[in-house]
This record gives sequence, C-alpha cells and structure tokens, in this order.
Amino acid sequence: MYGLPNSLKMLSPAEEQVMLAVWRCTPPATGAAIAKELVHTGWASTTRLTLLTRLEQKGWLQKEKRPGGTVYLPKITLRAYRVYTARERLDTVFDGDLSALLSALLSEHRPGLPQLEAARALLQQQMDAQIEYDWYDPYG
Amino acid sequence: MYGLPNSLKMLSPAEEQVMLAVWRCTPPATGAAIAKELVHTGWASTTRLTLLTRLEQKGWLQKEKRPGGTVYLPKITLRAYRVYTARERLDTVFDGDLSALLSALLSEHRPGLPQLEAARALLQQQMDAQIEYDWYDPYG
DNA sequence: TCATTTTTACTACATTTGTAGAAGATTTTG
DNA sequence: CAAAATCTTCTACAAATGTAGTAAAAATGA
Repeated sequence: MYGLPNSLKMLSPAEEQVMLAVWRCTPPATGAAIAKELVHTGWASTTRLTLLTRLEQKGWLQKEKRPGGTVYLPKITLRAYRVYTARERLDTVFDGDLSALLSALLSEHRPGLPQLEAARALLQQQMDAQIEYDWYDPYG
Repeated sequence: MYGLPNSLKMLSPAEEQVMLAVWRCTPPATGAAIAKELVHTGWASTTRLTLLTRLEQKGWLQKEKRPGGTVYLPKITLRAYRVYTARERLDTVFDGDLSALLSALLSEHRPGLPQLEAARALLQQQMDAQIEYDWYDPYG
C-alpha cells in the first residue's frame, strides 16, 4: 500500500532535504515557500533549483507553471517515504529486528512519557490485532 | 556514549554493505571472510578491496597485515552505528517523533507477536525508568 | 621450492552528487 | 508600463561513488 514505485531509487541527502522542505509546505508548494523552508541550508537559489529539477526528472516531483510562479507537487507522499525509509533501515541495518531498532533509538535518547506512552499504545494495538487475527484465521 | 566521531560522515550504500559484512564476521574479519559475506553483491574482488581501502582511509576500519592474510578491524561498533543511523532517520525524516517512526514500521510489516512483545517490554521498561527518574530527581 | 591460486595495491573511468555563475524570463512595484 | 527584484534555465565543474582492469605480492599446494 505504501511502497515506492520501483523506478525511484534512494534520495541523496541534498535531494532529501528538498523533498522534506516541499512536504513541509502547505500544498501547492511554490518556489518561494520551498526557498523559505530551505534558508537554513544557505544554498544559492540556483542550487535549490537544480535539485528541484533533478527531483522532477527522477519522478519525485511534478512541476507546474502557474501564473504567479511555478509550483511543485510531490508525486510521493511523506507518509510513503517514511514507510519506505524506515523499512529500509530496519531491513538493512537491523536485520528486520524491531526491538533492536527500538533499543538503538532509546539508548541515547530519552523521549518524554507521552511519546513513550503513545508508542507503547501503538504496539499494544498491533498486538491485539495480531492476536485476533491468529485466533480467527482458519489458516493461522 | 554511542555517538560516532565527528570526522565520520555517513556511509555510502556500497560502503555500508561492506561495513555490515565486516560486522557479520567473527572477529578478526579476514579478507576471505568478508568476501564470503559479500558474494551476494556479485562484485569483482577489486571492487570490494577498493571499498575496504576507502573505509580504512575514512577511519571506519583498521587494516592489519598478519601472516596468513590481512584482517580488518572495525573502529566503530555495529551497536554505535545502529544508534547513529536510527537516530539520524528519526531526526531527519520523522522530526524526532518516535511514534511516527513506529507507526511507519508497523504500517507495512506484520512483526510476529514475540517481536511486538519484546518491543513493548522495552518501551515499558523505559517508561518505568522515566517515571522513577521524574519521581526522585530533585530537579525533575 | 616452484608453479598455481588468491589477495592486494595502484590506477582508471563513467556516473552521480553538491554547488553555483551567467543570462534570459517573469513577477512585483513605483 | 518601466525599472527593480526575483525566479528559472542552461551550463559548468569539482568531489564523491560505483565498478573494475593490470600487475605485483603473498599464500598454498604438489
């Protein structure tokens, strides 16, 4: 449901920054809005534009010329990208081991209780669903 | 405690594969053992060696010539790298939001109950520690 | 130990990535 | 609308990355 089209390879770090900036904008993201989201990079405007163009060529964005300025529409949702990148790390570096990943995250970081509680609830919910599934599935 | 030395920038995908292969070996990792861990890549042996050399230059590995063959010693532990890369994704793509990351992981994947239970236990443990900390810390 | 196999060092090169100047097109503003 | 400010396109280029050949060195086997 959330996989990326096969043709989309991994983003380079600079490209990723641009995509994240686009996703941060209220759509449709205008050139100016994206620029604002990228001030922290200190890039020349041409650098930003080069990256936007490359992202369009690679199929991550769709550029649309409108009166008042060009807008850039993500072809991939942030949600899909998150699923993809999280999964990629889990499989590549953590051998698919969810608790190993979690443990790495917690080992340096002290998320607040609400964060932790929310995360735990998610897992609990997943577990409940799983149990129900096992219970009712005739092939389980 | 687990941060990478600042001088170490991110690994490229190919370099990461090599480091993962080295970590998979029982130390000390010999050239042959590493090669075995990388058969799936289909790389020419020179490709592998080029990458090993680059990793040494960049400070990820230490090469040691021994009678019987060179061995490669990781200067960075797998554990440290995992912490680093997990954290990097969390901050960059998930805005530091742990449950967002978790939710991305669960949305496509159906880890088994033991996996989920282990993960939940980890969180629970972290929460307990947190609560205790809040309770006793005079500055909390 | 000498030929055979394996490993390593050095070199090479195409592709991708990071970064931006010059110049033309567009938008904004007085 | 004309001048000023901004945006976009095209072009460029150095550095990093992916990939491997050639030849020298080391290990192995007979």
